[in-house]
Order: sequence, then C-alpha cells, then structure tokens
Amino acid sequence: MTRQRAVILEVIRSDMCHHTAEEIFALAKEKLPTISRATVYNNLKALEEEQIIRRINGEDGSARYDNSYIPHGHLFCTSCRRIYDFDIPDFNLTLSRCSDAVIDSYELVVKGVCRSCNSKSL
Amino acid sequence: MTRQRAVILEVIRSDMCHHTAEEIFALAKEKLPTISRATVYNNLKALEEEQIIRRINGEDGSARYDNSYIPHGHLFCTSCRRIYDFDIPDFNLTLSRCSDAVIDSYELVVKGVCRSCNSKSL
DNA sequence: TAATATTCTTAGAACGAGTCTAAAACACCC
DNA sequence: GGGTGTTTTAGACTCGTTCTAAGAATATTA
Repeated sequence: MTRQRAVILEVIRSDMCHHTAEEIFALAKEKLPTISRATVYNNLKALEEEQIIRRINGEDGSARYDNSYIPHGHLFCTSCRRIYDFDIPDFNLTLSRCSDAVIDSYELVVKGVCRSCNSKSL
Repeated sequence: MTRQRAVILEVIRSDMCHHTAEEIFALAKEKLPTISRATVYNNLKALEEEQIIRRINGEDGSARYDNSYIPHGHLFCTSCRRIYDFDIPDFNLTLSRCSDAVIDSYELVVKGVCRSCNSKSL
C-alpha cells in the first residue's frame, strides 16, 4: 500500500459522493501535491480489479467511482444533480428471471426527482 | 428529413444491434460515401432529443444507440458479447418505491451469460 | 550496507470519442 | 432567380483517459 493509493482510497471513502477521476485527482492533490494524474487512473483501475471500488457511468458518460463494489441502484436527481444510492430487494433474482441469464453484476442509473426536491417544489 | 438523416435512421433500424456512433458512421458511409462524422453525431443527438432513439452507455463507457426511446433492460453477455433487450414488469413502480423518487427514465445494463451461451457450455 | 530486481510514480505525449467552426450546399419562400 | 434558413462537410479542437520512458521507492539477496 503506497502513500498515493492510501490517499486515493481516503478520498473515495471520505464522503458518499460518486466522484469523477478528475475530482479524485484534485482532492488527492490537496493532500499529496506531487501526485500525478496517471497514478490516480492506475490506482482506480487496480482498485476496481481488486473489487474494492466500482466504476459507474456518470450522467454525461464520464466515469464515476463508488466506494462499494456491490451493485446497487443509483438515483440521479435531475433537480439537485445529486446521486443517491438505493437497493431493490431480490433484484438479482428478478434480473435472472427477466433476462433469462446467469447474472454477474448490473449497473442501474435512474433519472428522476428525489423526495427532497419534490417536496420543495410543492 | 434529409438524405443523411434517413440513412442514419435506416442503419439504426436495420438490425437489433446497439451500434456505437463510429459503427453507424461506417455503415452510413457505405450507403452515402460523402457523409461526415459530424453529421452522424449531430443527427444522433437530434434524434435522441426528438425521442426517436435512445443513447445508452456501452460496456466500456462509449455511447451506443437503441432504436427505441422506451427504457428497457439490456443484457450484455460476457461470453458472446451480444447485447439483448429485456423487460421487467412494473419496473417503474418498483423504482419509484425503492428510490423514493419520481422517475423519468432509467438505464439498466446487466452483465452475465445469456441462455444460449450457458447451454453451450454444459 | 551495497548491489540488484521489482514495483510504483511521474510528467508529458498520444489517443479516441465527441464537439466546434467556418464555409459550401441545400431547401424553402417571395 | 434571389434572399434566408437550415444542414452538411472537413478538419481543427477539446477533454477524459491511456501510454511511455525515465526516475524514485521499495523489496530482495548477498
């Protein structure tokens, strides 16, 4: 475990956000000013291969990183632009039934308006 | 409706594949050799805004295009690398309950092994 | 501790998907 | 046919990401 990798993990685990690689690079740079962009990308890739984090597709197509490797739903609120995590009970079972396949993993991004934005707009 | 747009739509509708922009460009070029890359990108964007096609995130993060605007599940078979469409009954209801939000649309990509690859490997 | 091998990091070049630009081609109306 | 809009074109450009080659850190053996 190098200093660089520890800082990158710390950034990813520090909050519930789903940061882009560029954001992670910027935040890591605050703690370790000499860190390079390639190191961030290399470590993000390695951490995903080691099943410690998971890469997800951001709204605009750029990658974002989730501090859990276990698949779950993501709600992208089109009003506040936040990303929320949520779970669907027995979803793997539903998926294998509906897709008629043996499931490895899934990625689910839902666009909508979160409860908090919804109640504000009343 | 320009000739270019007609050709692009024809390509997207010609089969059940979920082509990348680059593939659509190559296929359109066969029918209309002077067509430019920008035209393909412009039209894909316009067609999505008109809710005629839908952009989805391919396995590697690059965009792919679906000939239907209505959300549905996509199974990416890690064995044959094909993309299959499938539906989940009452999924919008499930989503709004589990995410506690008002749903606009969703994108679901499942990785696994399709029935046909599965039976071959027995 | 020195010598060596291995792995990781660094800065910047390179890549590829997608966007922008300015000019030419086209389509529509008077 | 002439004026006005829109669309297409080729190529330059951008931006996220990967690659490269050299150097630094770390581990390994003597």
